[in-house]
Amino acid sequence: MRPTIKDVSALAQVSIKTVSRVLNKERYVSEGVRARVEKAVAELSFQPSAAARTLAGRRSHQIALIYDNHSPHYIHQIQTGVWARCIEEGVRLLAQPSDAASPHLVDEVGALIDQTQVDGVILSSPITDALAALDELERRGIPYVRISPGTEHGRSSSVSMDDVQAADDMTSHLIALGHQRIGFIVGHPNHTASDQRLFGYRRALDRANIDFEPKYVRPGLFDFASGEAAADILLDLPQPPTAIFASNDDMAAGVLTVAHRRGLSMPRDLSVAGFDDTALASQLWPPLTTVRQPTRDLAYAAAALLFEGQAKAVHRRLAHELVLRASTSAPQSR
Amino acid sequence: MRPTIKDVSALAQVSIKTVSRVLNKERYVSEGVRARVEKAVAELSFQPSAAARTLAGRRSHQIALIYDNHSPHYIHQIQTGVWARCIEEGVRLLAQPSDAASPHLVDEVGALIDQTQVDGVILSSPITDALAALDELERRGIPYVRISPGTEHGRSSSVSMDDVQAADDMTSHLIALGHQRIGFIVGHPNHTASDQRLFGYRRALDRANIDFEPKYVRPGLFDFASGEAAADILLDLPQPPTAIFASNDDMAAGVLTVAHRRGLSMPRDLSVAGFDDTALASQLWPPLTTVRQPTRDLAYAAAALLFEGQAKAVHRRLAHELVLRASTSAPQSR
DNA sequence: CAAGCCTAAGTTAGCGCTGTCATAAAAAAT
DNA sequence: ATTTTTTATGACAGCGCTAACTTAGGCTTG
Repeated sequence: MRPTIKDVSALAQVSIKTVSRVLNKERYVSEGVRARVEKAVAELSFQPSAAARTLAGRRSHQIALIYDNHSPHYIHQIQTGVWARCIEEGVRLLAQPSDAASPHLVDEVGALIDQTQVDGVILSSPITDALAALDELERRGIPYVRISPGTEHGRSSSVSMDDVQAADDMTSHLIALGHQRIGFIVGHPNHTASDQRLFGYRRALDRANIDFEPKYVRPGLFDFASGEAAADILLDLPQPPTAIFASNDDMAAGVLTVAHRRGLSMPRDLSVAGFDDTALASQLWPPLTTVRQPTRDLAYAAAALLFEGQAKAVHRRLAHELVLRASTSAPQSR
Repeated sequence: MRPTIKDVSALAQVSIKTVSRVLNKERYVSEGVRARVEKAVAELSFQPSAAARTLAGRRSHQIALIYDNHSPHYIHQIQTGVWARCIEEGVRLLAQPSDAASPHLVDEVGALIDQTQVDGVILSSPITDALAALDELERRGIPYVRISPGTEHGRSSSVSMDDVQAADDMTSHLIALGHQRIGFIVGHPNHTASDQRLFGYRRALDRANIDFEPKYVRPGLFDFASGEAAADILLDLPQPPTAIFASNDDMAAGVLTVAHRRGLSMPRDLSVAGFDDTALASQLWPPLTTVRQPTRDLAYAAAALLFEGQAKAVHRRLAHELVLRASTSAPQSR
């Protein structure tokens, strides 16, 4: 049989309450007793039952991560970051894939909370902007932190990067290389980061006194196929762009594929830039110039914020980084 | 306050035990009473406390997925597949990243079991072959299913694909195209699939009466960089291979990059084949000929097997599929 | 038609912890 | 020297369920 707190208390010759105190790092335990208890715990390799703790106490030592994202790489980074902070805290992580657009989202969140009694929740984009889900969390008084929320920033603690500035930086980089006709592929309309990146692109053009041409902007869905489709249209223009900036790496991969198919040589005939710096970016040919989004660190910071348990909303902004690789250069011809 | 089983029993005018029976789909509940209870559950939107169920019963309605894999895509597929089956079963999934090589693995597994009382465990490769962890699971009588185990197949239920046959198929495909000098990049030595793929490659060569040349076989680690390194060595040979078969897509991407860098045109100057059919495969240039590993389905089947609760070890083998894309063709020159 | 069996419920203990309250000794404040 | 506060510990109820047992009526069987 697995040992219980009773076995520990018997071995250490203290009451079960004292063992509980040591386990929960409560005050008012003398050094000697603490050492005795810890020794007994180690000797029996005792592990407290999560179920009993949850049932008896007001903490469950579990938090949930709710996400809906199509990029395995992004999710993986998020999970890894949150997980790392949870380990430090001795807290279990429940990963809950969801569908931001589903009408059942609220019910799912409610069921998750009721069943598992999680101590807090981390939401990653675009679930961050499912307002009904936020309402539900607040109704139940569950603390939560959002990663890269798009709306109602004041509503909760959050971590984010500056999408506007990042897109501005990348666009400015292309302009500095000498590009004047710069195509842009917008991200998925569900993600508010999409708007922000578009805005950053426009802001950079504006500052450089380059006219904004709507024909150089195409919609996308953050996936490879939509990148291909957009690239085909952009490259069919009478005056095609000399550079294309896609709002994420997957779409940029689509652009590269279309360009290869047309026999273009990158970056000579076309510069291509992405966003995110996923694993893909460095594995494409040519390796992709992109924006490194500090996804893992954002996730870690989000978990840290959750454990800090600030009463009022706190926002942390992490720095992005331009990653210059071989897919961009000065435009060749006129 | 969230409703408890007591509230439901009061509303439905039955004892709490009867509610419990309905919840757990036990026998000996009349239709009328069952309907009354279900109505009360819906009305209160009652969700049973996982903690209380775990503490009181011998089931926790949770299973764990333990993995250690560097490919986000692979993990994502695995998680998605297992998750899908868990939803159907009304069981929660705990995802536990681990390190197959860590000496603490056994302790981590033990702690996981003791703390959470999971009803079963799914192990994905290469944790499948951490024998100490298997010992620990067996010692505690926790049912487990392995996804693509490499060793001791009789020891537990498992799901897998035929790595040998798949590698044989791909190699045969290259031979059929006319290739005689076929390079091979082995996978990570921790993964037994690596051996099997190598064996399939040799078997196909052997059947075609092509001499096995050790110089055409290079070690790899399943990552992009090791693919690059191996490709550089293979292409520097006096008689370089006309095709390279990498044991996974990431390494194949490395091969493509090296080939691009050397100014080769694929597939004319070099055919490249991968393994896994990750998202990457179709996003590279040229799109990669590869083996589709039914990862998601394997994971789903693994969870299904776990819930079946067979006493003796059952093995399910799922079919792979050759995905022919533009990275392979007949060799150009002699 | 009595003995046994199945069905459909209910009663109660207790799973392994934490929260609350009680208690007592030591330290600090009067 | 006495009161008050702080520190250190224990006793015990109870969190919300399920397991095991109990009860009682209807049905089968020899």
